Amino acid sequence: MPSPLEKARKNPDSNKARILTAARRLFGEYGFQGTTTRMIAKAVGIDISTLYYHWGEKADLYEAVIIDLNEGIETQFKIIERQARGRSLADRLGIAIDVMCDYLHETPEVSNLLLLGYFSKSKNEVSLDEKVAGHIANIAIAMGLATDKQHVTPQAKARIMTLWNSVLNFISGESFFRPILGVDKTAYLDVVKETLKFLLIPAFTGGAGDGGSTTPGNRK
Amino acid sequence: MPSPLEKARKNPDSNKARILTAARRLFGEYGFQGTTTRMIAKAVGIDISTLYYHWGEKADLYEAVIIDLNEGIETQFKIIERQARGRSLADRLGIAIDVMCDYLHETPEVSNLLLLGYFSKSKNEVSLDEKVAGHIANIAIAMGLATDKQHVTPQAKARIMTLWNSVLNFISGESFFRPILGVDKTAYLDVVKETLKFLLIPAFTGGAGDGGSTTPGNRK
DNA sequence: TTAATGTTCCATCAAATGATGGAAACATTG
DNA sequence: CAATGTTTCCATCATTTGATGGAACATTAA
Repeated sequence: MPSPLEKARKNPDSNKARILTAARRLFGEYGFQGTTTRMIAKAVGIDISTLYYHWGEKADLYEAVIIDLNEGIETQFKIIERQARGRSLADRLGIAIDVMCDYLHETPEVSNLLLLGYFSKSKNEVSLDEKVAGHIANIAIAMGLATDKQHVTPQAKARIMTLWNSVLNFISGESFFRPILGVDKTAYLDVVKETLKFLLIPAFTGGAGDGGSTTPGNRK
Repeated sequence: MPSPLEKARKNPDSNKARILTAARRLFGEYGFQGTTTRMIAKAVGIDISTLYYHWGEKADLYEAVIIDLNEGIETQFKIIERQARGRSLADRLGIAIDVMCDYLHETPEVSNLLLLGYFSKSKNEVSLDEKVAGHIANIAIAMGLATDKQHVTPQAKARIMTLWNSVLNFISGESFFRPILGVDKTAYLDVVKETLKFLLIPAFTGGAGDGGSTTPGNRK
């Protein structure tokens, strides 16, 4: 039997699906507390009562958003794994950085929601922990830092976390960081990718890395 | 003439100062929207009206918290600058990581508040941007990546941001990340410091770094 | 003491917010 | 068409939340 989420995705024009999309964007922008059910209903153009009819209470809708979001991330990891297989460590890291940056840059609410989940202690009980732990372990294996998902050292996990969080930070905080960097919108993603590669690849590969010259981009 | 903030700090037992302290902790924990004035008043043990008498509206209190917090950070940067002067780049980075990790670990609400300021678009107008831009430039200079505060390249800024954000992430997300790493509370800070040094020092120094063996800590 | 000033709390308000019941509109099926 | 199930909206509730006025109390200066 299809879950309510799958049903909603099957028909993206249905009100139920449009509520989920709007909720995702607004929760990502203003957080759980900062988003009201009325804001979501207004964004969709429906009565607030319709929202409650479809998704029940606010926390349930939020949970649906988180689950939906995690499935999207897992899809990206599968892409990374497929593309990275058989390549050198430096290449694998580069691929991981490129794919994740591009994906998250297209769907910025994903980064926001993840970071809010990490740092803001809300009272609701949406399980994000196990999922993230799995993601971290997946990257560690894809990067060749571990072979068994059950036996990844804290050091390897922490290193992957740093990479993962850095991507989230830059994507999610673009409106905050980009003016500080003083680059335009198109150059930002390039600077971010270049920076991550410059910082992280030497450490993992033990060499001097590419010196940040692989993605010249269009900085001013 | 002393600012209201200075007055409050002079007498830490006054209700005005105790409100500021509680507000700092609660805003850091639940964010601006997630914290109610009643929560703060209850934490201090006073009537909500007393809070409004001292600090005016909620946004004003929040602003006072942010200003107070930024001054604390600036103090830490002065400490780093003093300790780092004349040392090698690897040493300077190590000192910066150690000092910031220790400071932020003692005052975790600082990291939370900064990150929430970066990522959550609230409607209030508390100026965090210029301050952060200044912090970034300060570290860049202290690390020898730039000599003039006005002329720091986007690349240098981005690299410092990655370091700065990584520290904030690990400190602020401890309750989330530590279970994933599977280390105890005392080992966590060591793993974090070690990871940051392992990842970042090789890139900046162009060498292989210390291999993560400077702070053995007490991992299990 | 008296007046002025500063501080605290009680009672209360208006608006916002999460949530629901019920009627109407719509669609589907026999 | 009639019956049935689904979806939508209007009206409304109870609570929470930011904020204020006024009385009481404390402190200080004249």
